[in-house]
Amino acid sequence: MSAKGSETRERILSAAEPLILRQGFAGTSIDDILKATGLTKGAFFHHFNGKGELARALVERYARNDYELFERFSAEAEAATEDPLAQTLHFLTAFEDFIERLREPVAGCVFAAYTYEGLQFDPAIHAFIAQSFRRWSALYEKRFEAVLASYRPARPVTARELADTIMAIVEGGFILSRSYNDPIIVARLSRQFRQYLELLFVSRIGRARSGPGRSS
Amino acid sequence: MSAKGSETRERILSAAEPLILRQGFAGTSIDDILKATGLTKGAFFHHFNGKGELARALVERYARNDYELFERFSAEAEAATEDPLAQTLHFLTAFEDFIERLREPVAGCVFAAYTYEGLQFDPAIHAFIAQSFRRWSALYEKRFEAVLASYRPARPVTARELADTIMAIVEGGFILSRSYNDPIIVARLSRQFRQYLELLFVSRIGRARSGPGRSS
DNA sequence: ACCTCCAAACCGACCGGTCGGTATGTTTTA
DNA sequence: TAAAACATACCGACCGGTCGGTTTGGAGGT
Repeated sequence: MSAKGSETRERILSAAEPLILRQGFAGTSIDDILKATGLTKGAFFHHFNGKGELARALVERYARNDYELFERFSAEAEAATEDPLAQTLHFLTAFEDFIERLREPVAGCVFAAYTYEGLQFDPAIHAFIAQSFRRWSALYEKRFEAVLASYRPARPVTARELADTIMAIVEGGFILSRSYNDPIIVARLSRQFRQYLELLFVSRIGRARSGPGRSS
Repeated sequence: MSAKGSETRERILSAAEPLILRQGFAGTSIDDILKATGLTKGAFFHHFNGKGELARALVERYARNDYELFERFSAEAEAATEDPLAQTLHFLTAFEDFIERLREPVAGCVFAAYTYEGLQFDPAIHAFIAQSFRRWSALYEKRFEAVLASYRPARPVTARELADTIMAIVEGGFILSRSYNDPIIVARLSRQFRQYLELLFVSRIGRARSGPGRSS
């Protein structure tokens, strides 16, 4: 595939994502996507075997981009402090800043869109999404495990539960954001989760080094 | 409309809801729904002007049922205790029990499904959904306002923020539930929110009467 | 530097099937 | 017996996908 070829492929994908996020996958025809790119059927079926492969490519692209974003916030947090709790709080504020800076009218998660359209996709795609969710969740979980190793929670809680909670808050936040047409509600919800963490982890275990910096 | 007529209408609706929750609205054809009921086109278009009206009827039905459920849990909570915080915690545990007792393989929220299919619906439907979300949220909000009137939160928080948070947790929980095929994850997430409330509201304002009963 | 040539990239007309919707007829119920 | 309730055949539009053809771009030969 030449440079121009893969550029066209990317053009199709980046035109398809917002359309599907707004109209659903079944509600978005191939012609809709092509109209948005100025291309035609020939180009589409040269780069994709069919609509199903487009679905697969889209979800993989989304997973890749999201993972990179996660790693960026993670690196930023690790550069800022050594304390695992402070790192996690820093991570969340970085995420909140990102959401607030987004000027897109409505955000959304491709995984969630697919999850609610269900059966019409290849089971392999659903497996990939579930795996992506778990992988994403595992990144959070790792953070919370580090926190739990240094702090005694005020209530019994597992790293897994905390990871699932922030994931649900973000996914549910997108739904509310879309329905309310409120672009920054996800950031406000993340702030609630941060408060939960702050209330949960107030006492350190063993020899203290440096507590977490108070976040705004 | 006769008794049999409205029964048929209801049969169509209750057959359509799970299908749409599994395949999406655009991904579910009228024939799919009719095949599930044993009826034919004639019956469908006798009771609905078109697919759009089915969408409207479905979302209204869902809103009605959800509201009733909410009121049921609410009455149960108010019968159990007078303390606003204890009532709210009781409400949440009742909701958790409900989720855990559900034996449906996949749960889901019609509002969320519509929200991710977006543009293909009448704007009036989206307005109705947003209004339903807000009305639902207002019920939570009223509870939290009562709590805030009796308890001083450990961190600054508004009733609105708490209402949005539990709504997001439930909506996001459904997405995770579907993707993971885990029917009770929503209950576990609700429990996290309960813990947040317990940590947030530890000190009463003014003369104490009776603290909230510790929930399991 | 220029031509050759071929594969990748892309076009656009077309096909079969499906979907939402209609028209008309038949049965059931009050 | 009339209206409500439902069945059935059918239509036009659209959608995913195919196919033969044209353009483009770059590697290789001279």
